[in-house]
Amino acid sequence: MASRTRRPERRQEPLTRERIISAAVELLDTVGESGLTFRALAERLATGPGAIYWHVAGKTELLAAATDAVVTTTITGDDTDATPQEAIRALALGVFDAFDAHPWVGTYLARRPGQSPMLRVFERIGRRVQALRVPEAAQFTAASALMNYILGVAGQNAANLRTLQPGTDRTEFLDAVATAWTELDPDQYAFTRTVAGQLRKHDDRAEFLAGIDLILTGITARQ
Amino acid sequence: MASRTRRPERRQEPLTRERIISAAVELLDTVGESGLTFRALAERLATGPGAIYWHVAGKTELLAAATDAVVTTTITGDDTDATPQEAIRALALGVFDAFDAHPWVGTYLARRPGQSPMLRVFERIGRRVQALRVPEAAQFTAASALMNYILGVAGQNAANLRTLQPGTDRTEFLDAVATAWTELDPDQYAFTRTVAGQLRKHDDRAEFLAGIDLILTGITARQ
DNA sequence: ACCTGAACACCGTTCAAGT
DNA sequence: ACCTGAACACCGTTCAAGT
Repeated sequence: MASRTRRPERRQEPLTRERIISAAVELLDTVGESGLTFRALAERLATGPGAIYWHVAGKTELLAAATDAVVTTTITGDDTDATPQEAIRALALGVFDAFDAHPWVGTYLARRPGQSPMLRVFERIGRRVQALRVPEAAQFTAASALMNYILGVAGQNAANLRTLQPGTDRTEFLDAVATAWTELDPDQYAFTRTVAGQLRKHDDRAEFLAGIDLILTGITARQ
Repeated sequence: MASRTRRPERRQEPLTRERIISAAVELLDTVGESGLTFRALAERLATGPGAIYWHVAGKTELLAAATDAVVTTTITGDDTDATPQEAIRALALGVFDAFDAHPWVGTYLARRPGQSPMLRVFERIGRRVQALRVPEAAQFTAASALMNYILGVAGQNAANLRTLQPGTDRTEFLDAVATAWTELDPDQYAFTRTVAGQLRKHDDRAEFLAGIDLILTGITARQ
C-alpha cells in the first residue's frame, strides 16, 4: 500500500563520515571521477549536499579520505615466510591490482606525499630491502626507487586504463596498436617497429613485474 | 588623446589554434590547472569564450594539445656521441625537468598512452637499449621499464611539488619531515626511522637518476 | 548537535546573431 | 569563415533556518 506518512522516507541510519567515504568510493568506482559530485553523493545518502559538509571539510578532504580508505585495505597482511624478493613482488602486485580496481586512487595518492598510506608502503619495502642485506647507505635509495616505480608505474597503468573505452577488447586493442606501429615511418621509428610484434602478447601486469625484477637485480648486483 | 572610434580595442592578430594553445600553457604554468578556464583564456586572448571553440573542440583537446606542445619542445635534440647510459640519463633528466617546470604535464600525458609524444620517448629509449646490446627478446621489456619509470616517477615528483606551498623552503621542509619520521612508532616504522637522517640530504633529482641507474644495472647484469 | 535545501559564484559548452 | 556574448545546465560551497 501507499506510505502512511506524508513525508517522504528519508535516511534511517545516521549520516557518518564513514558512510560518506564509502559511498564516495563506490561512486568513484562506478561512475568515475566526474561522477562524484556532492549532489550525487547527497542523493545516494538520502540527504542534502550541505549535510555532507558537516562531516567532511570539502571535496579535497573527501578524495583524500577515499584514497586512504582504499590503500589501507590494500596494505593489510604481510607474508613473513616469503623471500624478500617475493614479498616485494607481492606488495607491488597488491598496489597494481588496487589501482586497477580503483583507477582514480593513483591520481590522489600522488597528491599526498609522505602521508600515512604511502609511508606504510615505504616501511614494508624498506624492511625487505634490509633483508636483502643492502648496505645501510644504499637502503634509502633502493627503497625509494622501488616505491616510486610501484606507485608511478601502477598509476600510469591505471591512467591508461581510464582512457580506454570500458567495452574494448584487450587483444583487439593491442593488435590495432601493433599494426599502427608497423605502419610508422621506418626512419623515425625504427626501434618501435622492431618491437611492434612483441606488443601483441604484451601483458601489463607481467611487464610491471619485470620492471620490479630489473630494479631488484640492480640492487643486488651492486654488492 | 582618447581613441577615435567608439568600439573598444579588440584583438589585432587573428585568433589561431597555436595562439590559443600557447596561452593555455602559460595559464597552466602561472595559475595552475584550476586557473585554466575558457573565460580566463578568452580574456587573455581578448575575445569571448565561444570563439575558442571554433579552433579547439573542448577542454580535453586543449589540454592534450598543451601537453603535446610541451613534450615536443622537450624531446628535440639528441646527443649521438654519448654512451647509451649517458643518453638515457640525459633523456630522463629532460623529462624530469620538463615536468618540474610544467607540473601539470605528467597528469595529462598519462591520459594519452601510445600517442605521438610518448612514442617519441619510447623510440629514443629503445635505440639506446639496442645500443646496450640487450637481446632482442628483452628489448621491449627493458625499454618499457625505463619509460614507465621515467614518466611515472617524474610524474610523481611533479605531483609532490604541486602539493607544496610555492614559498616553502626545500631544506626546512625536508627537515620537518625527517623529524616527524623520527617520532614515528618504533615498532611500526622501524625502517623509516632508520633512514630518516638520509632524508635530510635527499635530492629528488639525484634519487630519480639513481633509480634509472638501478634499472640500467639490472638490464646489463642479465647478459 | 546535526540536518535541510535554497542561493551564490563559479564552471564548460552551445548557439543565434553578427561581421 | 570566423567571432561575439548571452544563456543553459551544471558544479562546489555557504548559510539561514529548521529539528
